[in-house]
Amino acid sequence: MPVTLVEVAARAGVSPATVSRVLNGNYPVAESTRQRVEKAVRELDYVVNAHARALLHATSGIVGVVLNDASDPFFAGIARGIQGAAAETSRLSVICNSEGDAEQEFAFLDLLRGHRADAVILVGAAPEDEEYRAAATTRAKGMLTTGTRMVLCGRPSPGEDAPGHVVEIDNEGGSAAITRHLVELGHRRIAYVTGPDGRTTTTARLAGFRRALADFGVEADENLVVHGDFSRQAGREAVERLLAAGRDFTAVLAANDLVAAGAVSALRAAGRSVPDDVSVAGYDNLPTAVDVWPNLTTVHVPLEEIGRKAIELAFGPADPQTVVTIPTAVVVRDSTAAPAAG
Amino acid sequence: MPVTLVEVAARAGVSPATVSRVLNGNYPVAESTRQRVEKAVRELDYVVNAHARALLHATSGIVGVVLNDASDPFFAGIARGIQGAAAETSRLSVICNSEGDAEQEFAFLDLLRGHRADAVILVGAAPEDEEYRAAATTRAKGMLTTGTRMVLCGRPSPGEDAPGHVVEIDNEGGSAAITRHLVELGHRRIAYVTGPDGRTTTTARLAGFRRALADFGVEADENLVVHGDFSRQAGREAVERLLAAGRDFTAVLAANDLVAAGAVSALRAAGRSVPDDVSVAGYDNLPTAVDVWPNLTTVHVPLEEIGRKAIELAFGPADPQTVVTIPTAVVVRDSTAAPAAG
DNA sequence: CGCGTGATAGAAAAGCCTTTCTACGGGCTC
DNA sequence: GAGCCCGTAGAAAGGCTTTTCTATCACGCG
Repeated sequence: MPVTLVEVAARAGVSPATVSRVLNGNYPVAESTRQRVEKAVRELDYVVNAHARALLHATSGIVGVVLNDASDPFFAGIARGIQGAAAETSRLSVICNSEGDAEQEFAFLDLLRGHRADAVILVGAAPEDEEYRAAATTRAKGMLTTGTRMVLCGRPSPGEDAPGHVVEIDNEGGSAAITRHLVELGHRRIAYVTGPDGRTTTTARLAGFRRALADFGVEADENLVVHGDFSRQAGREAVERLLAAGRDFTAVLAANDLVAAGAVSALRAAGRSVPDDVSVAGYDNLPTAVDVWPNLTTVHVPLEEIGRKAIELAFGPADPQTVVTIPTAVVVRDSTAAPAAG
Repeated sequence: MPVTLVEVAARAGVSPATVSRVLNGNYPVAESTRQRVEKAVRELDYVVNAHARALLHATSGIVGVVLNDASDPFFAGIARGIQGAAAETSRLSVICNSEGDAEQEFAFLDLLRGHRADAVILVGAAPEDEEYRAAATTRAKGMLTTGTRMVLCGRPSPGEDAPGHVVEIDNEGGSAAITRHLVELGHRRIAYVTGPDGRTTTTARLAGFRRALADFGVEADENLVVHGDFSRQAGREAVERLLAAGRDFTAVLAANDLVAAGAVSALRAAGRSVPDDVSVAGYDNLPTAVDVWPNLTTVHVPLEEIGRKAIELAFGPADPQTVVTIPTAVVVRDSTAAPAAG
């Protein structure tokens, strides 16, 4: 049913080869012939079959982006950067939601490999267990044999032997910096609401928090570390639990801005004023950070830039195994202040 | 370089046909043969070439989603629904950001057609000019000849003659309902901050606003209608302009929740309390609506459900031209109240 | 004992485009 | 006027998998 190149050729009264050459413009074709062919293409509303083309070229013009959840603004920001940069190399980006499930992630990886994706970009924190590491390394090697470039974005390389470039976010540094900000304001009892357990990002951010406290000689109270995930809901519940347990704290540091937003609403519901009674700080500087009142002090992460960088690494000169670390910066807004006296 | 089916066949000591049959499981193969083949597949880490397969089937297992901006929570929500539902039919969703540019949108459409996408889902408001309508109709017809199903989501059909299903959002009804809510609270001077000009969604929501006012016999003051786009920035600036011009209003109705969030922050910056001095209402019930303080009164739009519905229409029994209208519902929260006396 | 039958496997064609190789005219040079 | 080269176009192969059609083998039955 779909129109083929052969039909176009017949209509234009030329050979298939000529039509192909007009379409690709990589071979001289007489002006009059060209026009006849172009007319036939228009009249039949013909588009080349990308599969037949890819079959010859072993390339598809597709960039796969595998992430946890495209509706999460963190991923959305990075994906946006990737799409923009990929489009500039006239490639089509495919976004795949793995829902944080390793099984699904691998399924997508195989699917993309089957489609001979030019590159696959894995975005976001990875599970930390050994089994996942091994499986990921195998997959990464497989990608190479299909000529698919791999870039890891916001997660460390699964291992020395795994091929692929890496765009890392300075999570530990940023987390340490914002902790420092709180300590310098005078906070000593700081609650920390983590991201999901066993994820690289969670671990790094928590480590930065602990390191900064240690640097100042502040003792970390493990009762003030509450585990959650990267959602508003988690932020709300974590703070509710802290309050219910009667914990004493003057600041809450959240795994990201969504969690911070949840924390703010829980504090408000409990009649605590932010930042007068309790300071709250987030991470990522998501658009939401300025919707929350008071506007969130947070750590800026240049999401789109990270995405662009990933594409740059994927299609740039192929030095094997480049690792780029994206710096972060504390953004002070209205949700943090010196603790109330006493 | 990539492993082919023929190589797998050679290694397993069988014919290519047999390998294909093991892989697809659609033809009896002796158990011992199957095992040999599976071993070879594992050892060579083989994945079928999706292009060669698609070349035969004239189908690709891909669903194209074309939208303005995947990082906008409105689109993200719908895309999420689409992805989930598409995955259940084991199809891969491709998200394409058109950035609201018709040129790019058409480029993606052609690209997807070239890839023999099983379906293409166009999400979000469309330009209202005749030229666009005509071009869109042509494209839609072309899709049919390639066997690609078309679904329009959150936009009306470009015309009677254009094929494809439609999932419409009851924008006018929702807008009228929330306007009614404000009028019933006692508001008479209501400012309206629109979405981008010349877009179907903008027009419909504005029409609902006007209709509801007319129903109550409230005269609409055109000075209170300010044009913007669907961003926080637009909401902020619109309200700043209204205030600077010394306009008198007791409520602001925004084209969506992001705009409403911007409006709230502009009002707060100007020392007006929400909802005591001015009520604010949004649209879409985005996650952000409950981050804003006070939590936004808004119109709930079931985004994921819309996405799922789109897939259902695309791959369900192919009645031509189904139109489904998704109802909306007012959600009253804390950003609206009766106007101050006097 | 020959042949039909069922189970399994192979051969070959098809699907659509690109690209190399070949062919054909015509103008130019000597 | 003969031989060449250039510009242009066609023929045909190649790329990878699926699927139809055919072949083989073992077995059982008449």
